[in-house]
Amino acid sequence: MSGWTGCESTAVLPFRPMLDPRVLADRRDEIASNCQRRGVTVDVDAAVAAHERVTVQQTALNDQNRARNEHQKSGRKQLSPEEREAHVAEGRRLKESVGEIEGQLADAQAELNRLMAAIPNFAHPDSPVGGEKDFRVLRTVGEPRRFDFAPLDHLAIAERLDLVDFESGAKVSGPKFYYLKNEAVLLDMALQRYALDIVTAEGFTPFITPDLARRDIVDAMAFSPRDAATQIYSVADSELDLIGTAEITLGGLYQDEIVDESELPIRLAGVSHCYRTEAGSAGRESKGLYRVHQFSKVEMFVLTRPEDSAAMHDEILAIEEKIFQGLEIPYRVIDIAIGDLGAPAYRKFDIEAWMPGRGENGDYGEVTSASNCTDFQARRLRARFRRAETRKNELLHTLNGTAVAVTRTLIPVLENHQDSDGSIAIPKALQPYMGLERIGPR
RNA sequence: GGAGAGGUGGCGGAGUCCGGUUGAACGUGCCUGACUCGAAAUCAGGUGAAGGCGCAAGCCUUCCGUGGGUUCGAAUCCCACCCUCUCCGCCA
Repeated sequence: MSGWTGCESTAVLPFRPMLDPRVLADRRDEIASNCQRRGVTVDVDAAVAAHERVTVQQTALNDQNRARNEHQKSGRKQLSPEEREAHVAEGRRLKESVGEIEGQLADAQAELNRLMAAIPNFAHPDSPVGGEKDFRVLRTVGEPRRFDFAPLDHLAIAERLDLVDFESGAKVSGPKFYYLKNEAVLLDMALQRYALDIVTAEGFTPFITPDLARRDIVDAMAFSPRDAATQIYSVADSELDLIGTAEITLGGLYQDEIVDESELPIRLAGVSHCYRTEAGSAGRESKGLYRVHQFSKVEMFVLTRPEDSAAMHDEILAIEEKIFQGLEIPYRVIDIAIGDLGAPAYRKFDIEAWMPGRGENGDYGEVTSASNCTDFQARRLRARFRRAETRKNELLHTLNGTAVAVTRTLIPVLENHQDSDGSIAIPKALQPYMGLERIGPR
């Protein structure tokens, strides 16, 4: 069903760098050390050199075009046959010369494009240095519950209450697919409605977005590298990908748009299905609902002025915490280390919920993620705003955060609220959406 | 899926048959100034984006759905593609 669709055309790509090429030379050392700390190998000097070549060719092309325009203007008046002939010959010469420079410019741009595509965003100075295990715990909220019986993990709970069918998921669609059944269906929808009501109250405009998006939009959002380790399913014989998150389709809304400063910040909430190949994660927490190929999610996406994005990042995180507090689930907030940031993220905070069935004696597991991507995605999207004071257009900052990722959230809900008789107490905040106070026992 | 119409600046809308002083008439919206105690109305001027050079003022280039082609020169001619709208059919 997935598979590449032969889109590796060699035509000149749209020039959409992730960083402003004009800062390449100025911040050369900073970029190089940032790449190094992120564990990305990039030839910054080659990129600087390529940018210089682009500039030189661009200037040459401008000059040549001007000469050509002047020549054309002079050809508008009446000319004798001999004059006309000479004029046409000179025009031909100029035309050839322009074509030659255009070719060189295209080559230089392709080279610059190629080199810049590998350069990730800058990182926040406070982000911990290191990799996946080097996160910093910002705070821990709520006490993990002490059970007076042996708690089950969500797999056992789901089986006992007949809530999830993994075997049929594997039979019909493959490993890491699943069917939700019975009250799990209600729980899925209740979680979405619950999260949606909270974010709507916080000023987010709700959307149900397409689940597929054009490849160029997916690339602009830089959701994952488009290589062998891609997280993205592509639809054969089309230019479409299945989205990994509504962040992609919500961001795409603003491609090539210039919004008025007075409209900012723009808060969007997208409900969508999310599809992930989970390439390279075989055997990693592969049991149950933690890592699956498809799930439903309510995602927050915000566009701000550059000076407002840091505060907005905190705001998004606070909403995520509010959602988990309402679900009565203990959690901790972590500041992701630089080496574990995706290419577009400048800084990332995750909420890890307490999952009693995880590991030997329970453990925290990621349930949400909030990223400030600064102008990285906006530059590729060409998403800008007009600043009232200067009347100039500037790149927006984009942020995204999980309101609720259903399957990941189902785990702590089931595991934390189980009782000794095998039933599940529905958190008060969720009851109005469920129409139930309890699942089971049975 | 069949038939037709069309894609031009913030918006509306000329120009395309007969290629050249058209970055683009005209209207409208918006900004500035004049008038006014203010406002409206009226008058005058201004008002797109991207990129290059420059300390700056500024100068220059590119862009009329997208990509090619013809030509000394294309919004205007040719080819392909994309999208939108209307009608018919089909369908959750």
